Amino acid sequence: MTRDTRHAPVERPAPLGFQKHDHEVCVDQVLAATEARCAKEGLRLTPVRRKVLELLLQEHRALGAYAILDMLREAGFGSQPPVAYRALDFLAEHGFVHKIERLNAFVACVHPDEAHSPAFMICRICDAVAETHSAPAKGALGAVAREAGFQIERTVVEAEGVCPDCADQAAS
Amino acid sequence: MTRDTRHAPVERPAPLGFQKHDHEVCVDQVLAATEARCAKEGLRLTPVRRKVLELLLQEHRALGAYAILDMLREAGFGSQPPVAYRALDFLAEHGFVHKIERLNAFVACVHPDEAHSPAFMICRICDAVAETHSAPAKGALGAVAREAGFQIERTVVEAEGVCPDCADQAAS
DNA sequence: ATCCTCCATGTGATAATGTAACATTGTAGG
DNA sequence: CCTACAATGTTACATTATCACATGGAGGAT
Repeated sequence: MTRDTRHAPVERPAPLGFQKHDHEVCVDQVLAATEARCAKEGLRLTPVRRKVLELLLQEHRALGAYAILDMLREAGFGSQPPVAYRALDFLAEHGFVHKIERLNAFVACVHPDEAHSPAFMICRICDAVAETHSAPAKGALGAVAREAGFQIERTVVEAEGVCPDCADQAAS
Repeated sequence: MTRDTRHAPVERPAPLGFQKHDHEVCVDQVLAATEARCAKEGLRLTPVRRKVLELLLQEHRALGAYAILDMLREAGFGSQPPVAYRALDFLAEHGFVHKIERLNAFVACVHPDEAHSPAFMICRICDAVAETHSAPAKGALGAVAREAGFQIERTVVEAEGVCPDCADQAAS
C-alpha cells in the first residue's frame, strides 16, 4: 500500500530505541522483570514463550511470526505456525510483546512492569521500531469517542517516518 | 492476537459513522468531490478505481481486498487480486480511502477534500468503523519524536472498543 | 493520422501471514 | 494416583498480498 518508495531493510537494522545501549543488561533485566510478573500473577512463562520473548529481546527489533518460527525450529521447538502464534498471543495478551500492525510483526516490550498503551515510531527505510507511550484516549480522540458513545479499550498508535540514523545516511 | 473474546460480525454491520444519515446523498457528494479533486490534480479516476470507491462508499464499512475483488468480478472487472490491490493502492495513496491496519481492510474516506491524518474507532463486536481526525504528531508523540530525531511522515491511529449500538445491545 | 511512450489493466503463479481442528503431553489440584 | 485443564505438536487449510509478464488504451510529438 502506497509503499512504493520503501527500501528493503538495511543490512544491520537499527536497535529498538534509536540510541545505543548495553544489550545484555537490557535483555536480562526485562527477562527478570517478566519472570517476576509471571510468578506474581500466576502466569506460566513456559520454555517456548520464554524463548520467543528472549529472541525478540535479543534481536531488539520487530520480527514477523515466521522469522520467529524459524528461530524456534533451530532451537528445537515445534516448527508449525501455531507454535509461534500461540506464544506470541500469550505474550501480547499480557503486554510482554506488542504487535506492530503496520508491519505485521512483533517487538518485545521495553517496560513490562507498568501497564501502558504503547506508541511506536517505525522507520520506513530500515524498519527500526522505537516504543514510547501514548494516551490518545485521554486527548482529543477520547473526547470524540465519549461524545459518540464509543468505549475505547485499546489503541494502536504507530508513526511511520525516518529514524535519525537513516536521515543521517540520506544526508551524507 | 488476543482476540479470543471477539464475536463474529453481526448480521447488519453498523454504518461508518455511528449515526444514521442519508446514504445516497453522502455517496454522491463524496464521489463528486473525488472527481473534482482528480480533475484538478490530473489524477485518473479510471472505471475500476471509481467502482472500488463507489463500493466502499455504498457499503459504508471496512471491506477486505478480497470482498472488494468479489464485487469487482460481479461487476465485470478483472478477478485477480492485483486488480483490487492496485485500485486500493491508488485510492489510498491519494487519501480517498484509508487502510485499517487492525482489520486488514479498507474504508472510504468521508472527507476527501481536506488533507488530514485520520483516526479510527473500530468496534470489536460488529467491526463498524468511524473516522475522525487526529494530530498525534503535534502532541506528546510529536515531542518525543522531535527529541529522538525521528521524522514523522504518517500516523496510524486506531482505537478498538465497543460502538454505541453494540453497547446498547449488550446492556439489554 | 501515425507512431511512441507511459500508464493502467488482465492474468497466472506464488509468497507471506494467520487459523481450525485434533491428538498428545505435561502439570497442578483433589 | 487420577482427574481436569492447559500447553504443545502437527496436519491441513484459509486469508492476505505480491511478482512477473502480456495486453490494451490515452495523449503527446512528429
